[in-house]
Amino acid sequence: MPYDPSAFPPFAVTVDLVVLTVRRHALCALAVRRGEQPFQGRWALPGGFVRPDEDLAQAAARELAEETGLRAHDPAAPAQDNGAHLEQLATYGDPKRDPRMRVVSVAHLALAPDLPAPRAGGDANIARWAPVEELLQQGGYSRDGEPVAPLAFDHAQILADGVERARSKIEYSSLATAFCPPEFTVGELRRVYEAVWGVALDPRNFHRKVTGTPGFLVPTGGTTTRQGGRPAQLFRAGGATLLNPPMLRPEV
Amino acid sequence: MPYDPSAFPPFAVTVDLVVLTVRRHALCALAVRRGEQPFQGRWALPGGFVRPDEDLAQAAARELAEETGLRAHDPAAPAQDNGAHLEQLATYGDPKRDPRMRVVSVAHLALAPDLPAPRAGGDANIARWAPVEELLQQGGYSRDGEPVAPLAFDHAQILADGVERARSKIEYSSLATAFCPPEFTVGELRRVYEAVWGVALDPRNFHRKVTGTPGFLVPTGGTTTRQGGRPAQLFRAGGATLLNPPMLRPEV
DNA sequence: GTGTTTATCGTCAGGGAGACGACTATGATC
DNA sequence: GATCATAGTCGTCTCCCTGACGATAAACAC
Repeated sequence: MPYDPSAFPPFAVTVDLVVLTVRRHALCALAVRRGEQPFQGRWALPGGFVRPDEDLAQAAARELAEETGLRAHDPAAPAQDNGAHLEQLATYGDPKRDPRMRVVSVAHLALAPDLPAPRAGGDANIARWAPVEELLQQGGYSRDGEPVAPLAFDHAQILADGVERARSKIEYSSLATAFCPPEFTVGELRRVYEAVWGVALDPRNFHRKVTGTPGFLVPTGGTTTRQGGRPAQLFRAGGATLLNPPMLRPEV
Repeated sequence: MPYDPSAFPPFAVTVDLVVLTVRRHALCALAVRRGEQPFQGRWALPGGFVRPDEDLAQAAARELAEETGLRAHDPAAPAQDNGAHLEQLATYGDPKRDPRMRVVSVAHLALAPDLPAPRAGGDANIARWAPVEELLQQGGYSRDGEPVAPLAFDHAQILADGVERARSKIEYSSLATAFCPPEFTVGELRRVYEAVWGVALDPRNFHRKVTGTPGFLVPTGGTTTRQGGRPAQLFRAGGATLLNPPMLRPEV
């Protein structure tokens, strides 16, 4: 084996972010327009190099803050502090994924409540929320009739993996509350599930399930009519993070 | 922000392997003894540097072959080809996780049927299968009464994450069959679940569940008495990879 | 007031899981 | 060879959860 294990090839290590939110009943992801080669002018996921003294989670939290202003939710902190949920997704290291050099990207998944338009911060000049459906369709046309170019690098794969992670994880965890503001109604939570899964759920059975699961929802006492109709109770996310038995995703 | 994004700090990138198997009713992991500093003489997970022209999955498969002789199971190939299941687990990049230099390790999880004693190949002079329970206890004593040193680097964390992944994944997938030989009985599969979860399962309910799930098990027509008792039907793993509804892990 | 929208409570039938009884087919032991 | 221990396999019963869906409640728009 003519390989010297004492030497090691240098890699660049980056973090890329799949930042998901629910806007107008659609699952949306944060996309930035690339200002330089390669893939100049194409949409990409936000991300950047990991700094020499930084942990991977720190780098991801820093990028998230630069792009959205969101603080990352500390996994050690028990209660919702209005920060976004942030977790490692997967790592992508195909030797040809970046034509310039050997880059290994540690993708992270962030879930955030509906936010105002993203602020243009850091190196990214243009950023926007785009429906994932639109970002993932290859070479089609968007709802506005504009031609859609696929995402830069292997970001379509990363985004697809992130969406799949979110879709499966809200089944058996209380993670869907990360898409909601600190106080929310059962109906708002249901619309999150419907947007993420792309299905319609029965409001009565959903209500029974989430209110009947101990520790999932905590009533705050308040009510709201911001969705119209009869006033709905407001809840906060409870301490339970695992849903057992899970919420069942309807077939097909 | 006094940081130049056009420069990038070089990292070493490695793959580490959590190779799990079931031996004598216990969940075991492959451990190698370190021959050099740091952590000389301590047990560690097998692993090594990613080569310049290698994908991460390729590097993991190469390391797995070097340590165990196992071919990795190609995720694209439909049928069991007696290769081990191999999947990416998570990436660990704390700046201080290796005292020598900045190393980012992409951990992979491999599941293998019970194998003969590991062959000493590649750089690792000594390798062994050790019960994960023993590898994970901090500074205690093994069943033989010998003092146990914790695993090198952050490998205890990686191993714990890999075990947790395996424990949760056999709930909703047919992955437990990766611990079995190509043909196996329902009882052998049940003992896999019992070893991985560390619980006792009702043989009758387990039999009903796995034989009643379409596509999970395919009878081969043969029988065996290698476990003693009444001859048992032999099965191969069916095409179904997702178990719906999942196998329920008993509480506590 | 009437209609519309959303929230919430109830009812009912069907399926799956846990608990466990019963029977079967081997090898081991006396 | 009779008996026993061991494993495998089939059934039954009850409970709980789910999906389907009726009914009522409380707001707003006209």
